[in-house]
Amino acid sequence: MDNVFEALNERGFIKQVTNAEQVTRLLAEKQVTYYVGFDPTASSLHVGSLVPIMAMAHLQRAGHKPIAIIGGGTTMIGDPTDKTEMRPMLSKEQISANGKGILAQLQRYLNLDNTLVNAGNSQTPSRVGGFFNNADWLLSINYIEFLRDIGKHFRVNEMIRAEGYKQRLERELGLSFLEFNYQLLQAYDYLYLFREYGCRLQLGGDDQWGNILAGVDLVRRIEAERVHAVTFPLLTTASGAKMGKTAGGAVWLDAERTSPYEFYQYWINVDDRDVSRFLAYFTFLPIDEVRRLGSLEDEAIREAKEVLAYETTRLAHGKAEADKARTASRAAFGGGNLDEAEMPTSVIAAERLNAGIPIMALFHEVGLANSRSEARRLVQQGGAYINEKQCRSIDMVVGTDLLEDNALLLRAGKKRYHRIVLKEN
RNA sequence: GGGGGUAUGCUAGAGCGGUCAAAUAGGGCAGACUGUAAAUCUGUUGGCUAUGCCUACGGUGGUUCGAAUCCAUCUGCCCCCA
Repeated sequence: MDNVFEALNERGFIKQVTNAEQVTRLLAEKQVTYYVGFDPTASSLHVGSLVPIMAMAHLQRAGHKPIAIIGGGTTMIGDPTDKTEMRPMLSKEQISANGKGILAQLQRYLNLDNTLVNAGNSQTPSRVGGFFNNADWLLSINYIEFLRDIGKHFRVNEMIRAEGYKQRLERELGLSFLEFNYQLLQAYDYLYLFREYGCRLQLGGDDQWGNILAGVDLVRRIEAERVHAVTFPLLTTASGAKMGKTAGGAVWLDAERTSPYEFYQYWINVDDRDVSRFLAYFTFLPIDEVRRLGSLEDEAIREAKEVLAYETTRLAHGKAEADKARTASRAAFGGGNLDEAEMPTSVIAAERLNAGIPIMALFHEVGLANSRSEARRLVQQGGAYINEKQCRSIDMVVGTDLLEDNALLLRAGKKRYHRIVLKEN
């Protein structure tokens, strides 16, 4: 097997490791079962989850066996290290529905079976991974047993020294007992997966370091076995923003929430300074190619961005969609003809247009403005276009006289398009 | 259980009883400049049938000609004591 750990490190995936040498050796010697936890609060993952996903994919390609966990059980508690957002309580049904959506997305990157897989031994050659909801084993836990078997291995002194808890204790926020237990449950996950599936490596965001280590310790104490932890650097964009957020909210992997074209555009529009890092993280291009593209400067960097956008879109949505998105993007910004098929389109009844629609209403209706007032501002400030002609009059009424090929092309600002076609009846 | 504090727009955070749709910063949007980048500059940023009207400053009820601003009460959060 290749030296995956080295490869991951070279691509920037590694922030902390329990023991780099041992992990390198472990991954070189035999097939390793490893796991990553995902948050089941939404039915789709967003680009922020792409770091762990790509890391998992690299490992699987190198012959190792992934397990993805959704934290249906742990979500019911709420991770105190993520104190910015209150997590909503989700029903079991909701969580498993979300799990299905997440699984479908993971399967684009990983070979995962949704039933498990070679229970209990990592010796089998199968590389097919597993996908579980930790609620399956956490919900049935008996409190007294848990305290006695698991709880006794945790020293409160140590726990409150951990950064995540420490901050909460020092700040005014306080920490509920419920949250204080989060770490135990996550540690128990690791123990469970070690016992059942021989899992020996857990990966996660760097904010999870403490929680993952708790699991490593627990396995050592109870099973007297050495298992490992690897964390990824927390990704922010060069401008300091959280990865994957745009004006419209998160960039989702689900094509329903974020169209392949928007997805593609997200990557095209990344900050110059992020390009080479992102190529290493989010594509499978050989590292030499990543370096070559990353070294491009000024205008030439657009080539690198195009590769980044194309590759990421291809991974998330497939080649056909990526091709379409690239064509559409080139057309929209390269001066060529716009590809109508790629644009958000709505249908409008012919008689409505005959009667005339106020421009503000039109922009609002198709979603290029969130309200009529916003549409009004857009027009007043010169950001509204119909068929590439700027419209600055808020009194303008759009009628059939503006039709071109029986359609209207609306544009808001530089990048947002919407096409309207007429429906005769 | 006792005492104290706080609650404002997307976020942070000002706000004398009238001139408050609410300072300021960040964010967002639009324009200029560009490379579909960054930085910079400018405008804008509750809604609407729009020189006016409606809805908003945790909930409810008061005082007042008039309340985001005062009082009561409820709720949430925080701090101190137990």
